[in-house]
Amino acid sequence: MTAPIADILIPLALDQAYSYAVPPGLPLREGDVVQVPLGPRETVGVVWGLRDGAGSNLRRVSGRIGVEALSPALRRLVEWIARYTLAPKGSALAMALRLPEESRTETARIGVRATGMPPSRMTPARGKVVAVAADGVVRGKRALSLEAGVSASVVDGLIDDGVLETVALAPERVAEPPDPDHPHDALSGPQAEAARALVATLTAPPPSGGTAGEGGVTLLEGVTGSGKTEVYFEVVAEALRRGVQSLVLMPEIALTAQFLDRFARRFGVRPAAWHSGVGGRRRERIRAGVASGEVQVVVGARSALFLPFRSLGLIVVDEEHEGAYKQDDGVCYHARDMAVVRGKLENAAVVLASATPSIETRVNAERGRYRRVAMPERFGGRRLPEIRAIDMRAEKVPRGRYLSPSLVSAIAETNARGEQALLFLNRRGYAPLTLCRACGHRYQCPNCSTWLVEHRFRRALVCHHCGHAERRPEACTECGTFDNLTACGPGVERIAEEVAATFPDKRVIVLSSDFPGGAERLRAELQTVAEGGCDIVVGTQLVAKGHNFPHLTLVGVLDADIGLTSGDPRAAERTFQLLQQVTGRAGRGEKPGRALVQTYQPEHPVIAALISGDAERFYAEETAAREVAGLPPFGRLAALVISCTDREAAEAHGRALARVAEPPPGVMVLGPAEAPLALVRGRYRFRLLVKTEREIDIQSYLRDWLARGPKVRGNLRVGIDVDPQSFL
DNA sequence: AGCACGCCGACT
DNA sequence: GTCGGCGTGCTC
Repeated sequence: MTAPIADILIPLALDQAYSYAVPPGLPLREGDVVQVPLGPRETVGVVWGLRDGAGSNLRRVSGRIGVEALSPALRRLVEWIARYTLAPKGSALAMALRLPEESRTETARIGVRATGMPPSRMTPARGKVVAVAADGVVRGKRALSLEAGVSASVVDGLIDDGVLETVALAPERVAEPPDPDHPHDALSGPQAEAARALVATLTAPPPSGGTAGEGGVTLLEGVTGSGKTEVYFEVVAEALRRGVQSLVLMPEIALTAQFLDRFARRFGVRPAAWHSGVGGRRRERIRAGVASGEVQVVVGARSALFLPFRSLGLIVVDEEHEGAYKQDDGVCYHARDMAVVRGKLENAAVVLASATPSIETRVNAERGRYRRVAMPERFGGRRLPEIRAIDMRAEKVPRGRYLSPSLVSAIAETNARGEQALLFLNRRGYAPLTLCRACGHRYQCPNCSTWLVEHRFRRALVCHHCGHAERRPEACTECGTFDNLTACGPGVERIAEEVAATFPDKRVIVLSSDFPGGAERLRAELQTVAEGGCDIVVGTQLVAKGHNFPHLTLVGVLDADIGLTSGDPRAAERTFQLLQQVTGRAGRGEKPGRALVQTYQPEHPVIAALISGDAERFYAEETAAREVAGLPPFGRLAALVISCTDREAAEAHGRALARVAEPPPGVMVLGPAEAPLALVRGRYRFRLLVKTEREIDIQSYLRDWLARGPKVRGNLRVGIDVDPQSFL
């Protein structure tokens, strides 16, 4: 006698589905969310497979849970991600299953309505309620009492009296349906043209008949200020008309009230927003709404990628190049790439939008894997800022100072016109390195392979990797010499000090992610800058993205050379993108802007390309330079992320992998020979670069390597981060 | 993720 | 002599 057996995948760090017996009378289908016994407790799991077999000694599935089944496409996405990231399948599943902890049972909301009966006794408070309710409209109890200006007990009294009757209310809508034809500003010619090209890729057929597009991925490359957002809103509008769902992915920090309002101006209502701040009940509502199809547009951070869409027709990845799309703990994945994969699995069109597309995406476009739609001009006839280099070799800057005379006079001119200047330096704190003048001792993090950064305001030395902080000592901890430590190099705090000394009567604001007072104060401060409430901003890369500063007309880059010499093969690309973004902040308001870039190597390809504005040339040169350096062209670089709770085991593994004895044919470990260690969330972690000559399956190689490798203590975990290449 | 099992420091 | 620290391993 054979009985049905269900293979259940459980959202834990397990790579295999467990087998359970299906009790008679419980109809199960693949994808169903069920409860199963696991050890001493009950857990949720998902039916991953069903088969017949003799399951006499198996434990039984306890029952189904009132959550929509996972669609085949979503299940395939889970499988795909687990394989691609080397994560256990269960961990990948966990991302798609984030069930709300509490209140799965929705309490029905209750509304009240006038019955037409007069109250047995009239009071002033009752009079107000009756007057409001006279129109016969159903209102929530609380809404009615608020509107009438009385307490809720008056309403309760009237219900008891029979003046009002209660009615069950439909559950509150998570998001009102967006109106694709809500009145809005007309698109410019170039915008309309770009929108048409993107709409043509939608796979859902137009309601009026006609041909559907073939989907796939399109890069929407538009310079800062070209109006990309309105363009992809238009595609979302068309998806709405065609009755398919849209997902707009954004980096978490860009997902602001400002953006949601902008959406509301286009569509009449705010979209359903999905990010880490959306909790409990609302989260579950959105999930359910997405699964039922009631929620048609979700704007969300990377985890929105795992929502159980019913009919997903469009995925937009805004700011495609953003590093925030990388998830770095647990399952390591790049949301942009997984969006491409999900788009393929769902047969949905994917739009990658950016002013500064990543190299991977550019190369994919050049090789014809992605389509490309370009918007090279700013919207409304505005000009891109003029960018000039300041050759620091020719400037006279005193020791310990960092502002060149040219930059200082530009700031003064800008402020004199009542406009703002932004000084950009991508270094938090006061000084990136502290050393003892007597013995030369350099202060280093005890956990990570990094220097400790001085934070003068906090009087501390801080590791920017793991957060380790110690008091800045008075005497050298090595040789004991008193008061002889010296701060080497600038951070934003130090620049602010210099700015305050140079412009004593100007209002200066320092903006960095460690802003004292936390995210709330930071937000307020960004608002102050946007409203023109300060003259000079000193900021880290935080100011390069998101917020719009209309009064800003001068951007000064203090040290454009930072990052050009790091060992990371992607350093040049990253620097170029960052500088392009930050200089692009200038002149986005009424007045034209300019940018001055302090550098010691104005002829460096990154700087030269920035000044000339010739991004195409830069990417061509960068591709060539990588080849000269023996690096693979794009798409064949991977970073291995190895982490371990045990420090010694982590170091041993790092060393072993760094000079891996026998990599398979076609694979090379690029080093470094000593993998730099960092402490992240209690785990020691290092990253190693690997290249392949051919498109070999790095993932299976690593699985093998780990299986053959030594057993280690301390819960070793591996992740991988590969340039997107062959998954289309 | 839980939860048990197991092997070393301070307590009624 | 035990209580309990959390490191390690297992859950169909």
